Amino acid sequence: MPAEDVRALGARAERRRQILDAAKQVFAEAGYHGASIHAIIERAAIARGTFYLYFESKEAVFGALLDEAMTELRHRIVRIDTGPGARSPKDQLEDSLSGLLAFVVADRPLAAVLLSSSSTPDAEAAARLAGFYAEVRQVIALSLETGMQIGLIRRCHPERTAAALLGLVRGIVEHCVTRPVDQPLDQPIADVTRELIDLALVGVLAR
Amino acid sequence: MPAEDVRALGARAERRRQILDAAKQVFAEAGYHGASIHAIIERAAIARGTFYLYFESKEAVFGALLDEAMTELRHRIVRIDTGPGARSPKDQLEDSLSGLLAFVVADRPLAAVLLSSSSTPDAEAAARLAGFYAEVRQVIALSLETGMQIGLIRRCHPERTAAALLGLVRGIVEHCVTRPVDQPLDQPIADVTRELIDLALVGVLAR
Amino acid sequence: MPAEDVRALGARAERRRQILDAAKQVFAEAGYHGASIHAIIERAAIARGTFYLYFESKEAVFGALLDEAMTELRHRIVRIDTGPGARSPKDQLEDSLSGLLAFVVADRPLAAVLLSSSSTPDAEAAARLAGFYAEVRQVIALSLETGMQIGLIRRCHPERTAAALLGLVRGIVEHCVTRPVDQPLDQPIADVTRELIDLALVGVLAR
Amino acid sequence: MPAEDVRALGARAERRRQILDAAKQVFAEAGYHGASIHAIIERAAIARGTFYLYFESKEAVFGALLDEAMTELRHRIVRIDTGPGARSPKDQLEDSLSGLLAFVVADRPLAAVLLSSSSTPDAEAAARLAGFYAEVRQVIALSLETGMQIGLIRRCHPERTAAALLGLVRGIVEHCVTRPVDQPLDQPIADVTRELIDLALVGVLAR
DNA sequence: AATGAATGAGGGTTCATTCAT
DNA sequence: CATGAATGAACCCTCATTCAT
Repeated sequence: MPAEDVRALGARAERRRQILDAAKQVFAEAGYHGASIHAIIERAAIARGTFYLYFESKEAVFGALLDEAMTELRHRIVRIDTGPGARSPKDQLEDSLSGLLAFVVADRPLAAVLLSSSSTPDAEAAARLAGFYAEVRQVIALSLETGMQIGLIRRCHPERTAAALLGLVRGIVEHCVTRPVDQPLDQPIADVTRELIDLALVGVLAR
Repeated sequence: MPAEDVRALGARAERRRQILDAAKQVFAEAGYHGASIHAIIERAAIARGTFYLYFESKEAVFGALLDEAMTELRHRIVRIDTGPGARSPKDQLEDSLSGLLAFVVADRPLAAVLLSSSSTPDAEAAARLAGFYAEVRQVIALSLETGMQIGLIRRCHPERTAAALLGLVRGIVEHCVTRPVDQPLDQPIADVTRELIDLALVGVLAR
Repeated sequence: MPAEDVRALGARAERRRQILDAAKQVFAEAGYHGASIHAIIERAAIARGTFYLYFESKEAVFGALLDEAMTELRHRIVRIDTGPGARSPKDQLEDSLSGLLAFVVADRPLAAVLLSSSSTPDAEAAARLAGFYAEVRQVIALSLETGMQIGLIRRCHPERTAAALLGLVRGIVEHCVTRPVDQPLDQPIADVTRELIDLALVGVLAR
Repeated sequence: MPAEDVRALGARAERRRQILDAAKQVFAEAGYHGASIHAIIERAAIARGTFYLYFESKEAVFGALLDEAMTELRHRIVRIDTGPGARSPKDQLEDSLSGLLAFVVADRPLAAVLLSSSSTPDAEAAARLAGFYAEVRQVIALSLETGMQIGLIRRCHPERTAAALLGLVRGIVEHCVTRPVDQPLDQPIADVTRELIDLALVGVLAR
């Protein structure tokens, strides 16, 4: 009875989702340590035991949340195509980054979790998040090196510059996300992205 | 007996220092939640009760640490003098930022504490740190606006750009600070600063 | 439809058996408290709810297991026939005990469960096991009294001696049962029985 | 100030004693698994945290209890001196065993804990108790071998016989200890010991 | 001022049992 | 009958804080 299986699987997946969503909100509000299982199950409106039917531990939910987010983000990080006939690198970058920002900013709790990097949750989760950011920095650094080779990018310390650019993006995300709920972004995310890219590319100096 | 008072006060201040230093290290190593009073008093080589003679609570030490750091940082944030006869804004910025970076990077524990922003410690401390960063952003935003008025800075959303630039600096600091102890920075902090400023000012594009 | 009833009953009894066997192994391996319903249903390859269709509770299975074992043991405890023309009491004892030991030692899980007496499972089961041992002691004590009356047995405190003799048997059983699986008994159980009886009857002194 | 140290040590030791005593009673009544920290601290009339100031874990108290008992018991297990001019082995054995029995029987909770052997508490504690009994069996087995060599003891399987004799003693202890509180032993422990030894030495047969 | 033993609320986790399907 | 997801009481343990000395 495949129908039944599908339904059963669906039910399980649904519950899992429900818990993940509750956990994401709680982690976003209280941080990893501040988040209590009590708060999570309360928000998910389930019993204590039910939680452990779906996740091995508090750390496990956090990890699952991270994995999910990281998978989504990875899909949205597209390497720039510098081959002949490709669109301008800037345009490509703009598209890629725009989608990424839109995704992150649209999910405030997720953004909060992702920005909580240095909060040092229990070892493994921290390592996972750190690893993700290292990966991102790597991609950026590589792109910078490529850009330098083809004369597109100024000479710079690729890793340090990557760290700086990542920080820059995080700064923007934080700015977009940490504003009162009633005061939405005054500009479409595409504009924010364009500005962000301009800033990164040409700096703040006039002309 | 003023002499005695002074001595007593001195002794008291010394003890306080001793605890603050121990706490800074522990917070840096373990994060706010991971830091235990036990670890702090052990490193400070004092008794449990003594701790509470000098600080009301764990949150209070964290707050004190933050205040101290923020005071130091405020002193090093100098508004750019755009008056006639002043040195070039870039040079001024470079000096100011260079000192600031040197100060932060030299005190890893302090940097770790400052970067732990979103780790959401107990409400009040988080708010204080957030407030500090808001203040810094404010300074940057104001500078940007001034720069825009005098045509030095391109047109941009001042607050958002300030957020981005602050993130950029944090990214650099994080990069400088989170490297293995045995692998020191490969360049003097002044060079790092220059690069950082170049990046912020003229972006990554060649030419 | 009696046929159906019988079949149903048979099926039910079979399921019950299946659960009992699984439970016996788990109790033997992990002790009463260490045994989890999860382990039992896993070994029995049934669903959680099914377990409770056959047994009221964890304690109930344990009780059933005990009852079963005790019934078996009772059948093998034969009162010595001291009537005229009966075989020698020693020979009778040897036969009876030999069968009993063989039965217990052959079923390690059962032995483990029986020896777990003082593990104090939930009140009632403990009481039941204690009751069984009391019953056995009673039989032994009675035999001793009879033996004393007919001059076969030395004067002694019958109950205490019975307790001692029971302990002796348990010591042997434990010894036979708690050896590595790969190292089987080096002697047939009949020999062990004979030695045990010799020991009980004539003690350890030479001659 | 040694006096202070001594006093402090004394206070600490006293508390430890208090907890150990409470734990012993609880373990005796409820078994290892049935014993809850709650029950222990309730009986000791201390707070939860205090318990963990003196013992690392539930298993640790159990271990301490066992170690204490085993140390006491080891002191009372005296190897028989078979040298020339020594008292009769039987008399020596009687003295040794008498002291041992008196000690164990006088401390019912302790006896209960010691007899809970097979209750399989968490691995390590179980192993420790098992190890102790193995040690005792070893001593008995060795004595038997010695006795066999000097012709005092009948030919027998030393280890199995040791297991049987240990069981015998445990049977007696259990009998002495598991009687209603209001019905004390009807005979002095010395008499019980003598009978036990007689039984072990010459068996139950008349003559 | 300094101590450190004592406290107990609160944390994460387990597991025997129930019940809607 | 059979299922297994859901339950929640109970467990062991930690740690910020207090207070008698």
